[in-house]
Amino acid sequence: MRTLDLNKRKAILQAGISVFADDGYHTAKIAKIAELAGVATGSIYRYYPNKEAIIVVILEQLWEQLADEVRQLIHRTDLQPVEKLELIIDQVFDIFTANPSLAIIFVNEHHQFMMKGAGRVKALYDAFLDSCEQIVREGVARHIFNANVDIKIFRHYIIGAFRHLLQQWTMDPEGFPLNKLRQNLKFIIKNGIMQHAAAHAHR
Amino acid sequence: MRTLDLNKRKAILQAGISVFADDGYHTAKIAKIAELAGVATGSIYRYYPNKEAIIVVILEQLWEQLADEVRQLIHRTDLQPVEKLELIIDQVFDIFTANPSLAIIFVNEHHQFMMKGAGRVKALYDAFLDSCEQIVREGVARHIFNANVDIKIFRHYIIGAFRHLLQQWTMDPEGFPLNKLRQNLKFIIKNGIMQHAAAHAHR
DNA sequence: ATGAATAGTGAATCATTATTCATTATAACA
DNA sequence: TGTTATAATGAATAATGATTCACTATTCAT
Repeated sequence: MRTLDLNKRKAILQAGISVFADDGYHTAKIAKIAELAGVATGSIYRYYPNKEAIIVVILEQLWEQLADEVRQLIHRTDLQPVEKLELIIDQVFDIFTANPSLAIIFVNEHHQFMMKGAGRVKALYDAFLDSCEQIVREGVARHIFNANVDIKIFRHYIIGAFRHLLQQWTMDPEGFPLNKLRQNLKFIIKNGIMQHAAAHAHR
Repeated sequence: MRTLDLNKRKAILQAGISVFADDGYHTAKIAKIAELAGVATGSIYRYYPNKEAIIVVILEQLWEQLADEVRQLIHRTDLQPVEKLELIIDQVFDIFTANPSLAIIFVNEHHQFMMKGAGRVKALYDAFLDSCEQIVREGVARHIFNANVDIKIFRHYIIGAFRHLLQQWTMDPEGFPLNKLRQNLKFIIKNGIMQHAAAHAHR
């Protein structure tokens, strides 16, 4: 009895990441993914039930990994909330720096599949955000973060800003070097949420 | 000699906004837009050369209007940069509050058509952003805004955060009431960019 | 070494929809 | 009021591309 080739499954996924990033989910062709993966068109369907399943697995893996990493940060007592926040930013930047195609897919396709409730995409994404939120909550409780900001709004604010900056980066990597983005993001976030004298002056 | 009916052209555009927002550009059907506009499928093509042209006009109108409004703000001397920034936020929120479908289209579709250089979408969008940037620049020059933040990055940061918050609102209008969003956005932006003592302490 | 059992194939199928076009209806003008 | 140019129509077309499936190749247990 033959068995399905795990490497081939991975090759298809990798090809999917590349093609979806280059062409966008809707215009991406299964035939192209198959070619890039070095398999026949029909073989794709041995490993994934359909086109959507491929991108869903891609997104699930992304958020699963990030959610895990952040979860490990939460309970560390050797780090301040600010440091934890910075580490999260670093981890996210690291993943996308290592795999720019993944960044493009996140920016362009993630939302629609989360919306339609495909697979565990939303659940894993929420787990990631919830963990981040918990860290912010800790900072507020300890009077390190400004309590005037609605946490639910703040978490989306950060993600949105991050997603858009990433989008700019994918469009113009020279003009928006990831490292500069990373530093600026940290700076803006901190000075937007840190407790400081002036914050009170401006209602 | 008969002439093309301007109202019909507008009805098609309005139907387009509604259908593109509900179904997304790719899955939106011309037949559905026609039905909603109260014309025959083929009639669409009397007014627009193809499907893409419809959404392009939608996006062009949006940015043209906003760019105009912001341009008028720039040179007003009776307003502080902070006030100008707040007015821009108000104007944008006003447009999207009045037309939620437009907000959804901006959030989900704008990027891809800007990317492919469709029509004047990118030019008008850039004009809008450039005007915003000019106001920020004024604030920095007058030492009201923090100079540590890269303006190019900041402008995308704001737009991204805004876009994402809007996305949350379209998904859950109760949980993210636009007015709360508006106030929080103003607060976070100001305390992230305003010149204040604590900002220097954090590198 | 043999033969199930399943992997792998890619051409053919099938469904989907944007667009066209032959035809009819109507508004504007003489 | 008749003529005509063009608007309006919607069924037919044409293109596209995901998915299927009849067939071949390969693996592995015996």
